[in-house]
Formats: sequence, C-alpha cells, structure tokens
Amino acid sequence: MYRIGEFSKISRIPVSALRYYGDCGLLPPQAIDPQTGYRYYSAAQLPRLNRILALKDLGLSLEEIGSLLDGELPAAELRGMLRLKSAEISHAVTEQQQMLSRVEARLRLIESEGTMPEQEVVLKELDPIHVLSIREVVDAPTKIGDLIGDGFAALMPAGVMPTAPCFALYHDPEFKPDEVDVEIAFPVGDEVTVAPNTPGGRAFQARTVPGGKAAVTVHHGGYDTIDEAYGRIGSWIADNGLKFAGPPQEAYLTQPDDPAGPVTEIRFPVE
Amino acid sequence: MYRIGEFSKISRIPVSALRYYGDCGLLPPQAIDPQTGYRYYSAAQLPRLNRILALKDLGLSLEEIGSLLDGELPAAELRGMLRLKSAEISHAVTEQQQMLSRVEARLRLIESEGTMPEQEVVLKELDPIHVLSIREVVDAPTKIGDLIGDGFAALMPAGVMPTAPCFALYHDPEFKPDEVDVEIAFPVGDEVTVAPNTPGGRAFQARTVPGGKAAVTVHHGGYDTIDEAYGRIGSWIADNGLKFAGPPQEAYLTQPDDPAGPVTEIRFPVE
DNA sequence: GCTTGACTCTCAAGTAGCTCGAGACCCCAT
DNA sequence: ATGGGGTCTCGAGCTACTTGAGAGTCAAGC
Repeated sequence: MYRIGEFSKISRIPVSALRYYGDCGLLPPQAIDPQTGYRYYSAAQLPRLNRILALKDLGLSLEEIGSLLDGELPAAELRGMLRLKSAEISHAVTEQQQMLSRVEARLRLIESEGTMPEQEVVLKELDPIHVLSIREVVDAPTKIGDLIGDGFAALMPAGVMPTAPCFALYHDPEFKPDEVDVEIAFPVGDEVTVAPNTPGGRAFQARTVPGGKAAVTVHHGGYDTIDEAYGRIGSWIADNGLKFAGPPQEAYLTQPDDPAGPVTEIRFPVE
Repeated sequence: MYRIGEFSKISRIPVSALRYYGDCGLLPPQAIDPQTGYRYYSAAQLPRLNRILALKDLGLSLEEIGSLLDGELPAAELRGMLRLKSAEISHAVTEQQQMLSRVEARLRLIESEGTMPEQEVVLKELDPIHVLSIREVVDAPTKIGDLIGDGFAALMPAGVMPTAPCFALYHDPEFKPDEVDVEIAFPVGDEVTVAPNTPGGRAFQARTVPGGKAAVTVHHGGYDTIDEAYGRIGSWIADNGLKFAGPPQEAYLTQPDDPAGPVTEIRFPVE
C-alpha cells in the first residue's frame, strides 16, 4: 500500500490528478483511512490506471472511460465508440489542416502587403430565408436604388415589414455593366406570400432563398468603391480553395440617411 | 443603430456571444442606453467583428485578438504570432494524426481479438534518476532475485533508503536465458555516491539513468508469465511506429510478501 | 515528549469561450 | 392597461484538471 505521493511517483501521474480520478469514481483508492482521510493505493491498481490513460490517449472523455470500465466492456459498444471517435478525430484533423492553410495564407498576405487588411472575409452559415422579391434586367447599376425604393413603397403601406435588411441577388453568370439581371429581395415572415405591385408595375414573387455556407465581407463606404470588396472576396475564395455555389448577394445594412455612410454586406455562396 | 437581436441576425453571431465580446472589451456596443442598459450596435461595427471572427478562425485566443486589435497591429508582431500559431497547429495536427492511428490500431485489435486486453501499454515520460547499481552477467534469470536481496542487505544497514522501487536494466542486445547481462538499480538521492559492497562482494556504481519517453506496461502475477507483458509491449511499439532507444527496465513494485501477488512494471525507452 | 519538515487532507477558485436559466425590466401594439 | 417578445444582470455549467489556503498527519531527531 502506497500513499498518494509514492503512487504518484511510480505511476508518473500528478497527485492532483490521482485525487481527481478518485473523486469522480474512476480510480478510487484501494483504502481510505477513516481517521485521517489519507488515500492508500496498491500496485494492483496500476492496470486500471493504465487502462484509463490508454483510453484517454485515444481521446475518450473521462465519463466515457468510466462507463466503459464499469460497464464491463461490451466489445460491440466499445467498437462503436471508437469508430465514432475515429470519425471525430479525422474531422478535427481536416479542420486543423484548413486552419493551418488559412494561417499560412494570411502569413503570405502579410509578407506581400506588409500589413493587415482593413476588412476581412469570413465564412458564415446562411439560413434559408423567405422573401418577397422583384427581378429585372436593368441597364445601369444605379437603377437598383430605385428598385429598392419602389419595393419599400409598395410593401410599407400594405403593412408588410421586412424582418431583415433587404438584399440584391445578381443572377448574371458574368458582370455586364449595362445589362444587370438583378433580384431585389425583402425578407418577410414565412406566412407572407402576396404583395401589391410596385409603383413601377412590377410583381412580387414569394420564394425562399436557400441557405448554406457563404464567404462574407462588408463594404463600408459609397457604392463606387465596392469593387474593392468584390476583389477581396474573390481572392479569398481562391486562396481557400472554394468554389462559387450560387448567385452572390449584396445586403444593404444601413438606412439611406445614416451619418456614418452606407454599409453593404457581400455574400458569395461557396462550396 | 440596431438592438442586439437585430445585430445578431445580420452578423449571424449569437446574442450571448455578442454580449460576451462586449463584456470582455473586444467589441463594445456603439452605445449603451444608461437608463435601460440596452446595447446598441451600428453596421459600422461589422468590420471589427469580422476581423475578430477571422482571427479567431486562425486559432487565436480572444485575448490575443484583443491585444492585436487594440495595439494597432504592429505587423511584425502579428507575423511572429502567426508563425508561432502555425507551428502550434501543425504540431497539433501531427498529434491528432497519431491519436487517429492509435484509435485505428485499437479498432483492428478489437476486431481481431473480439475484446479489449486486460493490460494496457501507455507512453510515459521518464525522469532521469540517480541510482546505485550493480551489474553482472548471471546464468539464470532467477538469480536476479538474489542480487536484489544482496543489494538491499548492503544498503539498509548503511542507512541508505531507496527513494523509489528498485528496477533491473537488461543490457543484452538479444535475450539469452543462460547469460543475462543485468544491472540492478536502487534509486537514491542525488547526494549519495558510495555504498558498501554487497554480501556477495560486488561493488555499487553511482550513475544517472537517463529519462525520456518510454512504453510502459505492468505485469500482475508471477515471473513465469511475464512474457505476455513483453509480447504486448513489443507489438504495441511496432503498431505505433516507434523504435527502441535503450535497455528495457523492469521495476519491482511490490514487497515480496504482498498478498495480492507481485506487480512488475516493464519500461522500454522508445524513439 | 517536542519540534521540525515533508506530506496529506478538504475546499474553493481558476482555466476558455461561451451557453443556458432565473427573475426582473423594457418596448411596442392593441 | 395589458400582453408578448426582447433585453438586462447575474450565476452556474461545461472539461480535466491545477493552484493555493489553511489545517491536520507522519516519522525522525533531540
């Protein structure tokens, strides 16, 4: 029978960890002196301790280990657990590798630029969103503002309030400045399916814009400099080895009269 | 100005996380109503939030992000930080991969054996340890017990108490049952350098057994079945792609009169 | 028998990055 | 005035321990 310090020395596990394993029932001491509370361990407990360590080494949590050890090892269950773990770990590995490649991309970027960019591109998960939208081919990007105005003008009096900032979807496979196929979407509750025509006589369509992963960045400033944001997001997508997966979106996050200037969010569905 | 729920919707960050970022100074709300405590955010804060997310995505902690953002980005420091992170992540990746291969080795083992072994092999870090030792070539493994007895008989009267269980080192490059080159080591304090000869007339030598990683398992039971443990540890080392790195050790963890039977720990320095 | 120093005990708090819940307050529409 | 949904603060919970405070224990030397 060893005292905890000696047992710690021969097992090479810190005293505090041994106490912890004891307290949570994983490795109770062989005996506890009822007078002094001293824990006493025996060498015969090393196999159990080693099994705990080995399972921990496989990435199992102490709780999982406990149920395995006390459940007398139903081999099938252990197999299932390990298969799960294996999937989990290989998922973690690919995630880490992606993180590594992101870090390295960022390092290259810093070495070439000498500094960090003002705006970042991040990957986000978009929820599917139900909208009322109008789609039209316009001959100049500035007409988009008019479309939005018309849309609001039709919806507000009808008592339909957008539930999130409105946004545009660009359906052109490539950009043509004098023939833009654009859809203006107003997020609304799921139950809203009809709306009056716009002042320009256009009809709303109710549909659900699909969700999924998207590369997202924001542009802070006038519309004439928005190309920066598009350039940034494009090279980020390339750097991270992703692919376009749907029409890009442009969300208008500020009121037209915001003193801090307009803020636009650009979202490219990817992968 | 958005309330926290709206800002959460457009940033797709949970309210609780926004509050947390605000509380720890990373992203304080643009304004807080002093009457109600309501937090108000503006779209102009999205760039900062995105930067936080991007840096978090690179694996930086919130504290590191804070110091980078508030320290106005000394590019050199950021570079250093990222290089550190990069090394850290690739280290984590190789560790995870090793864990994965251990899990898969274990899975294979279960599929072939149908159950889990009673004893485990684990990798531990050995500390260098100062010992008094006697080395001799004996013609039968059973003579090792006599050597240990002689060693104790010499040390105890001289007031030298071992500080840890004594162990044997096997110096043979290969095993020969009738000619075993064995060293019996008694761990002692650093300051102990001399001891009387043993009853058999053998001289102690003071030396430090080097530390390092070792594959460790314990054998519970008589010496005649210790081959199981050697077999186990040998195949474990092979399965995990390690190499022997020094003479194996056998530590005797129990007193000869322990009612639960003897317990022996076997350690193979590796890599 | 007393002191000293090493060891051990219990209990509480800290770690990172949030999430969740309780109980109270606020805002807006009817 | 009321009701429902949003928001507030504060505290606990998550993992696997580590660290520290304050008190009790053990063995050896005087």
